[in-house]
Order: sequence, then C-alpha cells, then structure tokens
Amino acid sequence: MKIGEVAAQLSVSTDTLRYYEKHGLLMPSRRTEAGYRDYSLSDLKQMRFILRAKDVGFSLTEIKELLAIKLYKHQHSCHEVKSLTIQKRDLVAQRVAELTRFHQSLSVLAEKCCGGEELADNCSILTTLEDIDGLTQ
Amino acid sequence: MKIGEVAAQLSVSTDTLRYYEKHGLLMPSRRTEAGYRDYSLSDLKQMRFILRAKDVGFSLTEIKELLAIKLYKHQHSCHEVKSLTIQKRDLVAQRVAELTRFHQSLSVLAEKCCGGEELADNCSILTTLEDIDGLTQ
DNA sequence: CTTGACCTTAGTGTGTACTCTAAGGTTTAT
DNA sequence: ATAAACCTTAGAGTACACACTAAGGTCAAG
Ligand SMILES: [Zn+2]
Ligand SMILES: [Zn+2]
Ligand SMILES: [Zn+2]
Ligand SMILES: [Zn+2]
Repeated sequence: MKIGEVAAQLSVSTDTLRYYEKHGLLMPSRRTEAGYRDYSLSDLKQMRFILRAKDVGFSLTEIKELLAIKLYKHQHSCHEVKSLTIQKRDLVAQRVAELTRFHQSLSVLAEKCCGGEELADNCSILTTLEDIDGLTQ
Repeated sequence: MKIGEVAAQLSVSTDTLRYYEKHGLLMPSRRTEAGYRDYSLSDLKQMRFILRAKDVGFSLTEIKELLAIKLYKHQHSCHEVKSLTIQKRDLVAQRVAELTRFHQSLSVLAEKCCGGEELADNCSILTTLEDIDGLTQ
C-alpha cells in the first residue's frame, strides 16, 4: 500500500506517517522502484498498535520502547511491559491530581465573583489572586 | 530591590523574572544608573499575583489578560473576569476527563498482565494493544 | 500531452515556559 | 587591585507531536 492509502485508512496524515518513520516508529517494509513507500499488512498492524498505544496515553517515546520489546518479545519479560504501563498510569494519576486541584481552585474563584456587568474594581477573583491567603483557607 | 533579591524572596530564578519582563508580564518600575532592574513593592505584589494565578492553572498568556483587566479595572466588568475563569475551569475539566480515560485504560491493561519474569511472548498488554477491540469492551 | 493528484527530500514553524550560554559591565570585599 | 558575585543583552536550546513549505519527480485520466 502507498502512503496515501494507509493515511486514508487510518485517518492520519501522510506527514504523520513520514514523521513516525523519521523517528523510528514505523519503517515501511519496501520501497517501489520509484522510491515510494510500500506498506505491508504487517506495517499497517504496527501502525494500529501505535495509534492504540497513543489512545491510552503513551507518548511516542514510550511507544518506541514498547515496540522494541514487542519486536524481541523473547528477550523481554512481562515485568518490563507492566512496569512501563504502571509508571505511565501513576504519572497520569499525578497529572490528574494536579489538574483537579486547579479545577477546585478555579471553581472557588468563580463562585466568589458575581459575574455581572458591573465594573471589576472590586472583583473577588482579582482580589483573591492578590491576597496572600486567598485560596489556602 | 534588585532582581536577585526578588528572585530569592519569591523562589523563582532571575531568568524567570527577565522572561516575564520580556513577555510583558512584569516590568520593574525603575532602573538604577548602572542599568540594573529596580523592583518596587508594587512590582513584587504583581509578581505574587502572577505566581498565584499560575498556581491555580492559568497560563502566562491568560495571566497577561488578567493583568490587563486588573490594570484598568474600571474599564472591565466582573463578567469578563468570571468568563476567563470559567473557560479555564472547563478546559481543565476536559483535560481531566481525557487523562482519566487514559488512567482507566492503563489500569485495565496493567491488570491483564501477570508482571512476572517470564518472557513477554504472550504478554496481554502487548496483545491487547494489537487487537482491534481490546479496550473498547 | 498535459493536467492534477499523488509522491520524494530536507528543512522550518508552532506553542509553552522556561533554561542556558556567551561576552561583557558593575559592585563589594579583602 | 583584584577576585567573587552580581548585573546586562541577545540569542540558542529544550520537549512534544506534528504541520507546513519548497522544489522537484511520477503516474493515471482525458
Ligand atoms: Zn462582581
Ligand atoms: Zn468579579
Ligand atoms: Zn505475563
Ligand atoms: Zn504481560
């Protein structure tokens, strides 16, 4: 398959496919005489793996590690794979916690403000951000 | 106050202070004869505002908007300020939702894998990422 | 036979929030 | 007087995941 066909089938851009190739995530098996990329079914399968890994939150760097393990499965253990997964999950959990704190603070701020068309001279959001202990109480 | 003193007092780097100045967030009121930045108490107060706004999740661009409103409070309404806050809160909520889906998927993946020292030939994480409907069920 | 739709490479631009560097001037202490 | 510790500027580098561009080669349809 040519790059355009793969791109259409998987709903990605040809740029993305070339980008992944450049960064060692997906090398098409063959090239045509004219030098065109020629993707095999196995290449397509690998691209689906990559996209699914992205869907669960892995970065491209992490996916590259997963692919390296997948390629030589018999040289790696379940432990390694699970470690990567758990590490990622915990990192995601940390970020969720941080963003949840943001959300909480923003909610508190929003509730303090009347939101009316009056002038912002005494807006509680602005004064709270000015005050030292505005959000810690 | 000189830049180093401000930096020490607020636990930021002098680089950060110069960066904020360059990007229009905080201009020190004066310069000394030698060209050194000379921060006033009001400058310090503004820097605290910026840091507190960062703490609740506003980006520097958003903080710049807030500062512009704060500077001319009598030309802006509570509505504007509250809008910015609500928009940000909703955006954060979206991101939390996305990351929570990631977390859920990663947990499902992790639970499927034994995590032992055996070879990864049949690792459920890898096979699930390969399968089409692995995570949708 | 030419038009348009594809394909190639290599390189640059985007946004975020800094961080670091180079090359040099100033201040304070010994 | 000189060294240490500050300060200045402008500009480059970092991570992430592409998107876009230029300049050109290839191929199918009309
Ligand atoms: Zn109000
Ligand atoms: Zn208000
Ligand atoms: Zn196992
Ligand atoms: Zn496993």
